[in-house]
Amino acid sequence: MGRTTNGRPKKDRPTEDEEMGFGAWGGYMAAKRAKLLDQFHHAEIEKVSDIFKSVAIHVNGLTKPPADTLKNLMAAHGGEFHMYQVSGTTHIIASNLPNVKIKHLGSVPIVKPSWITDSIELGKLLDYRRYLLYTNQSVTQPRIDFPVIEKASSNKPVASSVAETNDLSKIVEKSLIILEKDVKKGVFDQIRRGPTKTAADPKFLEEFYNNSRLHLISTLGAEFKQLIVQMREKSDGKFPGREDLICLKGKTTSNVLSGSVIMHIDMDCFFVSVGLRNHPELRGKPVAITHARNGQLMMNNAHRKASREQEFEMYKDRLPHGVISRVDKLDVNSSLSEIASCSYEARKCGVKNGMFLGQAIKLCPELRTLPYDFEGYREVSNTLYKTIASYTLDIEAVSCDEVYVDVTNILKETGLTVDEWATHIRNEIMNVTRCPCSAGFGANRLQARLATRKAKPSGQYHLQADDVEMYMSDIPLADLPGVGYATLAKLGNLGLNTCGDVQVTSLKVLQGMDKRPLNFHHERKSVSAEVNYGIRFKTVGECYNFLQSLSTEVYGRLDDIGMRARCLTLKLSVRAADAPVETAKFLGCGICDSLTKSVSNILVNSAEVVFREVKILYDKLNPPFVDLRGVGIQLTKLEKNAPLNKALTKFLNQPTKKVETITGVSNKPSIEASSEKNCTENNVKISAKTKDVVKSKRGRPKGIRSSAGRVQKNGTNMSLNKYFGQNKNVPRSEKIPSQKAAPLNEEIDLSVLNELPEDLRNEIIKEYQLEDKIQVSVPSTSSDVKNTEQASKYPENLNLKNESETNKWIQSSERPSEFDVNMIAEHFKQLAIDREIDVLKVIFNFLHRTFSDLNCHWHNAYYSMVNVVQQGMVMRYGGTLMVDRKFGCCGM
DNA sequence: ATCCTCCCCTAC
DNA sequence: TAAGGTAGGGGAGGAT
Repeated sequence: MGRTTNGRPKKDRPTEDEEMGFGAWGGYMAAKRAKLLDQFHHAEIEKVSDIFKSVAIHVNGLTKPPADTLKNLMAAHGGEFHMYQVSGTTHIIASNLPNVKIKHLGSVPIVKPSWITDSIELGKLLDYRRYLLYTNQSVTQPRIDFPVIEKASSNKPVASSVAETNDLSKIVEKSLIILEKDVKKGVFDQIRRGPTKTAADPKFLEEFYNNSRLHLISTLGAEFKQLIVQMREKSDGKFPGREDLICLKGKTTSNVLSGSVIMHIDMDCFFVSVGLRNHPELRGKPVAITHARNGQLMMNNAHRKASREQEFEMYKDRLPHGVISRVDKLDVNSSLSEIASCSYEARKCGVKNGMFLGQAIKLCPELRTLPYDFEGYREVSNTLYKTIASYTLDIEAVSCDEVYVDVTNILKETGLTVDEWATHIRNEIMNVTRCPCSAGFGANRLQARLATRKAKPSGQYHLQADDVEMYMSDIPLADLPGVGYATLAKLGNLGLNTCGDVQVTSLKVLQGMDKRPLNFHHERKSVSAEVNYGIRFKTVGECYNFLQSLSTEVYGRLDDIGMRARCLTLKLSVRAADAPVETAKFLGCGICDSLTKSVSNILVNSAEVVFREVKILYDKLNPPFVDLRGVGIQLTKLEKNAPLNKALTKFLNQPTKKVETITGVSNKPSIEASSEKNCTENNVKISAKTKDVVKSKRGRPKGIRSSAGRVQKNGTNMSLNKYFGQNKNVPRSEKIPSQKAAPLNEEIDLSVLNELPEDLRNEIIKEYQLEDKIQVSVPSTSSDVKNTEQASKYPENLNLKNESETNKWIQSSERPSEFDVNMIAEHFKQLAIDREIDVLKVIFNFLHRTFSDLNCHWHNAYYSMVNVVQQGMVMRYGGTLMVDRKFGCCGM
């Protein structure tokens, strides 16, 4: 990926300000075609023209000629080839695109490949509109759909592509027909839609994420953390790189290591290094990666100027004391495009990552800018991780360009010294990525990290145990992880600047005694999506639409990692009262106040739930939507999704009963639960407020269902866990025995159903189509002697009730006695102790479905039974099962 | 004491 | 013009 097959850099970006002197190639054109054919089979693709100077294509799906050929053609004729569709992509090339794909492509024109070949044939750029691949572009709700890397197709001789169409009159004729059709359908309108998008535009999220460096950094980091976990899971314990190294070096006497050696690898000014791969002429020069090309703009609008100045002033006021403002050296015409990464030459002038381009240009007038290369960052990161993983999987992924590696075993096995190893791995990384990196070594991650600081750029350093204290004392506090600008300002105000200054006070951290081992197993604790750019709503409708898109986005991410959430937080950024309406930065968020509101004890297991809760929270916060500048949704209290099981899923996804969440129950079934009355039992307020007449699907008595059992607390629900005081100090993730439950894709043991009364069992089996799941174990209850006396020997007899006995209880028109309630409750409790979690859900659902009807004589008894079953679950799992308002029950 | 909610801060 | 995301740690302060 990222290179042509002949090893040449994948791009020659002929953008306006790069002055590559393409004009010199201008006159070659068609005469070079014969030569061109050969080029694809040889080492170098020579540029023969710049027909496609301002064109950047992305090939979607199979084309004729194939993507690979088109890529080479673009390289040869001065165009760009994008593996992904990005904002800079000017045309999508496709031969045959089903409608379902079209809707994801946005307003970029979709053009046939013959446009490329014909243009080359004729030696000039033809009007692409004649080559539009026409389709009815349906207007559908957008979703984030990151393009997938296309697999490079086989190397096909280019002859076929050039020969594809060469009859000019035919081309023109055909094109005119297409053109006419396109005009009729108003396709041009779509193509020409303005490039600027605010969050009111349904395509906004996709475009924003495709161009956001911070989003990329974040998602890449998370991806690599997950990748390490996966690789460790399926590892065969073999490391080809390490083995090669042993062969290479030969068995030497293993060096004696005292304790472990941690390596920290950090790519040098990552984005710049990736960019420089295709711009060797800029090596050694001050370079920065930004969206903007120019540091100074022409700001003609007086009002806008005034707004800018006002915001700059406010910005300075809001910073903590002692912090130098980022807008300090800016004038009203300065670009506020942020520098994602800058070269060491630029840093010498004082340019820093995150600085606005306007300010950077003032510090360093010769600063050259390069555009982002998001595919390149992915590619290099992948290669970096792949390279290290060939030696060890004791890797803690920090981010796309930074890793900690426990190299103790590598050094032991290979007998290499730290320095030899460092040289080897750095050379290899340089060779495969063409990007330099630095490596630091130490006894723990802090030491390794601080050693890297000395190693940079493009070097290596081993911080020896004896030198640690000396070394640390000179380290500026700013270099310590966790010390940012706010902390630094506070420390600075106290006159503390280096570790030496504070070594007396906080010996442990500052002497580098970081005892934490590397964390190879990363477990997510939250999932969020946040946008603080481009948020401008003119109507509430636009706002709600965006909240919905964001809900879908964030739920998609949750679903992707196979989790669900119990807590949701909505974060809104609202224009500060005295901040100008027009932000200094184009579509930026300006100076904002932040509002947060969260809800707990919900089950987030669909995008609809997210949006529903988001709406509720939004309405509670009720901000003026025109002043909204940022929106974020965060999901926390994550749990693993229950293992997929078709039968069980179906069972649990039963049609919604209008029963509100039951998250708390009384210890005693003494509530005379009228549907309107609120009762207090054991200091827990139990409300029965929602009522809804439900027609029982199973032919059970129709009745009013209530929300009795919900524990009210400040308007939110309190969980059973809290009520019962369980779950103390035990991480939630440790309590979920999801692996112990039914294994993935295997049928669950539903034999518990056999223990239910026959009529109910049959109904459940029928309703949930469990016929083929249940026949396995039929209990021999039929021959059981009905023995009421034995049954009455509670609690000795906790064994299965025989059917007719259970039937009698349920069908009895009389109020069940406390004795009976206790009996059946203990019965289920024992099941709870004996069974796996997914079976418990079935039990719970059964109880709920059967007994929660208000006019069921067992209604009150139900709560008692649920309570006892809960106790069983606590005994078995240390947690309880929640009953959700949508599903019967939903896990621990 | 310990939890929860609403922040703030930091890292990449 | 410009693409100011995201995960995790932790603290203040109120509720229990």
